[in-house]
Amino acid sequence: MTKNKLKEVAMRLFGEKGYDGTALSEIAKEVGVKTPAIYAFYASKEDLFMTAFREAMEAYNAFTHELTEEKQELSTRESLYRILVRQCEFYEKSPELNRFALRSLLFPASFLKETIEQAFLESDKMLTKAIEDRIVQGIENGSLKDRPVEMLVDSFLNLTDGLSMEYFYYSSKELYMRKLNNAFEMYWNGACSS
Amino acid sequence: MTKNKLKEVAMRLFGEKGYDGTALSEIAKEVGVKTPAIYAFYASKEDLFMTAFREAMEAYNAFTHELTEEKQELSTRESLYRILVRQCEFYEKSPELNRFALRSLLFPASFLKETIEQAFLESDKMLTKAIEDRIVQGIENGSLKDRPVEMLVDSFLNLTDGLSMEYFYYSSKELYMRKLNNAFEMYWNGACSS
Amino acid sequence: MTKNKLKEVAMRLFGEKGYDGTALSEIAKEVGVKTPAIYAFYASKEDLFMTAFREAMEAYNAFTHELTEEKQELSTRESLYRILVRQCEFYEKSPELNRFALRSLLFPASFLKETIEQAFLESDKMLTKAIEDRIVQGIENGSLKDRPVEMLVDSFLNLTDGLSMEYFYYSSKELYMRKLNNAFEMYWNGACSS
Amino acid sequence: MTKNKLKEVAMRLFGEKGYDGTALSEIAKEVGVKTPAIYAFYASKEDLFMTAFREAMEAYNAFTHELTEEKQELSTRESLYRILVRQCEFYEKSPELNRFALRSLLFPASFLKETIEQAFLESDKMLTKAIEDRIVQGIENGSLKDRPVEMLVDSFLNLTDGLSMEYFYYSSKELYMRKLNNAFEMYWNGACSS
DNA sequence: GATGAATGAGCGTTCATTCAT
DNA sequence: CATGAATGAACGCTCATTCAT
Repeated sequence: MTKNKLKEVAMRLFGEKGYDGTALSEIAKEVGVKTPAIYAFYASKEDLFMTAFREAMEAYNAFTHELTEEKQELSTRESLYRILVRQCEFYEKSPELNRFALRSLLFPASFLKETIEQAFLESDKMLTKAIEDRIVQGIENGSLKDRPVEMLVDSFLNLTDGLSMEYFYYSSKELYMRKLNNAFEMYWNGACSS
Repeated sequence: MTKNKLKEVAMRLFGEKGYDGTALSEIAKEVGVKTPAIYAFYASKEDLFMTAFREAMEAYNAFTHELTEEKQELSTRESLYRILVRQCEFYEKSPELNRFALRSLLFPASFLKETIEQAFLESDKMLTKAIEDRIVQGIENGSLKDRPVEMLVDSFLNLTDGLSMEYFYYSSKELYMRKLNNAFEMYWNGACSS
Repeated sequence: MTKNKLKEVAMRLFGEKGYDGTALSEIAKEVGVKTPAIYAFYASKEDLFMTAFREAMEAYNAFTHELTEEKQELSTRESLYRILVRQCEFYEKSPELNRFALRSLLFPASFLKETIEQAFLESDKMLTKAIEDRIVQGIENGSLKDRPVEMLVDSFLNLTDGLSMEYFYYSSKELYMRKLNNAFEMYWNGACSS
Repeated sequence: MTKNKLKEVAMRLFGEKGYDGTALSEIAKEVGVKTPAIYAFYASKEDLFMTAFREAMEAYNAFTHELTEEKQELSTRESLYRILVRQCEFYEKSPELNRFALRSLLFPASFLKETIEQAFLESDKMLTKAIEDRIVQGIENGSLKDRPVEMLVDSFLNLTDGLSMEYFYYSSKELYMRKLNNAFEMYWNGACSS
């Protein structure tokens, strides 16, 4: 289905080269149609972009939602570690989507600037909640030292932020995993020791 | 001096709207000259961009260099904390430069893609070195627990990476400082406890 | 019947916005079909236009023909006045058709330029004939002063031309009727006095 | 000067083929430049059109103004007749301008529809005034029969309206002049006889 | 009959760049 | 140094038209 292919190619190219750096003609060419064919499915370049953006947000929210819903049969440590791993898996499963989302978050196209914050807010909240839950539980069952939850959450979020940058910065998976493990190890040390 | 103003405005606009999203005419207009005047100083748009980029790299390197050279009269904890604070100060002193650098690093313009890694390498190395020095010293004088240096360094770098993203993501300085302090506190806990 | 609705909407839109200013998609949308459906009935945009044009000409000719055929039981004055009134009625009954016709006459679409004169010729002749008949009769029965017929006809035609412009220029019917009456009164004065 | 040539060619082509029927590329080609050169002088197609329109209005107003100012040394009859002749001269001197103006008046481009009435209002008023003056004077000095001024003015305006249509409809000057003379003769008959 | 998909041609517009002044 | 004029290339978009279904 052309419409879908267009959206996917668009997401990849917009993620790689930005909104202004991507010509509709490129998108069309990769899909194997001529440029005006795009207008049979999308009202404008902006519409195509926004459709891709909405999908990316939905995918991201769905992923975060899954994270929240996951059965908590694991130990606190494993449960937190699992968040990082799942995030990494998510990046690997659809790196284009994530590159597109990260770009939209940090350097939104001009027409997106006003909507962007709200768009990411929901995901942000859900992720924060998921982490908080695990941490509160960890404190309760004694696997984490009793510290202000905010501190534990903030620094874990910082962990994920740093990793998301590094994922796109470092091309080697090996290196990335080393960073992930090292960073988590340190976090865990700080979190459970006195 | 027109030449300088051009470079500065270019850096800001390239940082805000990207290479493709910034027209030479905008840059010229902000400086108060007509577009062709740019060509009296720069051979092309790419040249203007690269000049700005080189300056950003130099400034960043200089900053990192300063960090390395700083007299180590402080305790290890204060010394590491100071890195974060200095980084934050640097962001605040020239946010445009940093936005421009971050954008160039994560989403380089097409013609930069091949040079980009090398460009950031030096700074990266220097920063790593600066951190490493402090950490090794910290281990030696017993203020840090004896752990693989790589782990301590990786996770500290992850700290700075996360913070740099958050600086541009969160607009409130207060919130940012809370995140910084919380994240550092946790890091330090993990680093010096057993 | 779709075919007919298409022609009617086309006539209105071509009259309002001209040939180039009217997209087939607009016509289709107003009729409630998709653009390609037009091609089931008309070979091309030009064909649709020409069909509408032919109909307009036929309607105009029919109207003029009726005028000619009208039983001459009225006085000369009433008979001439009646022409103006009938014309006005015709405008009111199908203003779209008349707007379309006037536009085609004064500013024909490029492909019509060569046919246009001939198309209006017949109507012109018939109208001239109708007027002439009444005037000749008026002279014969003494209700009009004996003057060159050409002069009486030319100036009456000028009357109708001026009124047709004014009908589309002035939006108020009241104002238009005042102009009509005043202009006719003066004409009649000139025509029957010495 | 390119800017001026552009405006003149634009006025002619817009008058001949309408706003939508005229491509900027045609205008540019006739002037001997490439299309984008237009944008060095005019902000958009609409701007070019409006500039031409404003000039046409000014020329028309100037012409009407001259008419008003003309010394009234002539007899009433000659004075009124002169208006028609001057109008004809004006058409002949710049037929493109007049065709453009007439088209704009009767079939304004969509973006002009709201401004158009006001734009022609001033000229309209001035012309009406010029005619009124002559007619009032004619009544006062007895060369015109004492009749409602409105009637005399309305019907004279109808005369000019009809003639302006006929000027563009009939291509032959001879025919046009015959119509003009005949129509005026009748008008005058009606105006001065009882 | 009618539609969805697709296209070729063309349009208005922007932009980096050149060049004479 | 700086500008006005101009251009080639490209872009987003519209539209009449075709064709398989």
